Amino acid sequence: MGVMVADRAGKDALFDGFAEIAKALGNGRRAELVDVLAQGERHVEDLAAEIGQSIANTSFHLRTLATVGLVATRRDGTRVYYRLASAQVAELWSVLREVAVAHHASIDELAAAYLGDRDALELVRRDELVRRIADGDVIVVDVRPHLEYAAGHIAGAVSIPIERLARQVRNLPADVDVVAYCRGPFCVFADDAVRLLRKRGRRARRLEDGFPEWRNASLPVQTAPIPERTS
Amino acid sequence: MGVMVADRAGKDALFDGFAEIAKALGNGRRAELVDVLAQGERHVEDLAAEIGQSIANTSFHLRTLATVGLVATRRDGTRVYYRLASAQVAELWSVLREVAVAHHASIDELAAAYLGDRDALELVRRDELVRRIADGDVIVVDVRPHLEYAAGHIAGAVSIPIERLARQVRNLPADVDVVAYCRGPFCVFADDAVRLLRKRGRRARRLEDGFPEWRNASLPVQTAPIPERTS
DNA sequence: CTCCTCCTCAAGGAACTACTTGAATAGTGG
DNA sequence: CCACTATTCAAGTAGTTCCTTGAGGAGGAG
Repeated sequence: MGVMVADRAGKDALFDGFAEIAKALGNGRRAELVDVLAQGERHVEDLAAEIGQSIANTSFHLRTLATVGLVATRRDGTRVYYRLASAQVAELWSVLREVAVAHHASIDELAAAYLGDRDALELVRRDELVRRIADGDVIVVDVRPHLEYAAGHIAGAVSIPIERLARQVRNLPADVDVVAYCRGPFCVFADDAVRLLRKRGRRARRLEDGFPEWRNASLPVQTAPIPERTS
Repeated sequence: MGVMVADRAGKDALFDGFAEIAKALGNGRRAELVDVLAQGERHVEDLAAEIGQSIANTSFHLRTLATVGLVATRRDGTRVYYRLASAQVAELWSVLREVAVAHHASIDELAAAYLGDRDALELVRRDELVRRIADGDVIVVDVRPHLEYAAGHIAGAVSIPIERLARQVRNLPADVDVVAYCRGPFCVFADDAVRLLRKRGRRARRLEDGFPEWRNASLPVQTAPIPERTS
């Protein structure tokens, strides 16, 4: 110890350790897994379907994430449920995406190709939505799969999974603004919802990001399941 | 567009794009480069020496970082200077380290092996240091290489690069607390400084992290070079 | 212009990564 | 205890990454 020649091997090993975390996120399929897990815990089979990979491969990717501590597991009966190790991991994922949007030239094109033209979708910022919920002049619709809604959602939101939205539009009051949200800024569900609602003549916009960002900002959430609006 | 089957290829491509950013940080040498560049811009030869790699290899790693937009360049005469693309990148690096510390089991050992026993080093938190600087009852010492100090430092800090500290201890007033800082929470300079100062009977502690975190927290910095304390 | 310095690019080999298929394991429910 | 289900492990292959060496630019000084 003390003031001496730099300990190259030790420094390299430490930074290799940091790099392992980045490497774990350095695969598109694992990134998708983290994105889904930010909504709440899921079992392997379910996750495999979500990312469109084989179960064995998905299990392998989950192990990679678990080895560096980004995810944790819990067994329930025959199933193994994976979850993010902490909200900090969701925060890391969020910052990573922001940097990608700000600096990585090709993200714009890729996002445009996947999400379609977003110019018409007018984003609602979190603070604006907080205010409008307080004023009570807006309906907040969670268009994620119902299980994700049940695991946690924006306080006061109703659950209408995107695939049921077309059938349930008529149950929404016609003269109130609708704000749709889903998993995050790069999730298509809310985009699709806004387009559909507008086609039906409703005033609809989407939240700028999704539930994980809302929760990480310490804004009010509900975790007790609320009965889904049925027709 | 609209409510239809998920566009798997498009989604995969987008998330591969995000993963590229992580992949760029997913190498220990590139992580070291980002850590150094968070202090300010540097030219290639200098960076190669800093990370202990060949110039060609360093140039290659820098190109990798530049391709995904994490770093930017500027030419001055025959030299090419690299810098982080923005403060957001330093923020990403910082969050990544925090997650590593919180969740990656082996970081503790690696950090202990590299940094030595830190228990005795009593950390000073940023907010405490802000208060004590305002009270004027502390000397803040920047122990990084002088060029990094010149590129930006905590407002009011004096520059005593670690390799000169032993010779300059006598010039520090004896009855005032000293707080040392350097590049970040995993930089050895400040640790070494505190150990040295204590051996000489001074009251010394280290700042919890380093200059990049101070600047990113929007705390007061100086960028105009201040004459170095000489003996 | 010519030389020099600093940096980047290209080729090549060792080591690693991603995904597939098929076998093994752990825990449950009867 | 047996059969079953969900998950993990193992082996194999195609593709990628890291680092080295040496050649090829770009810009400035003389």
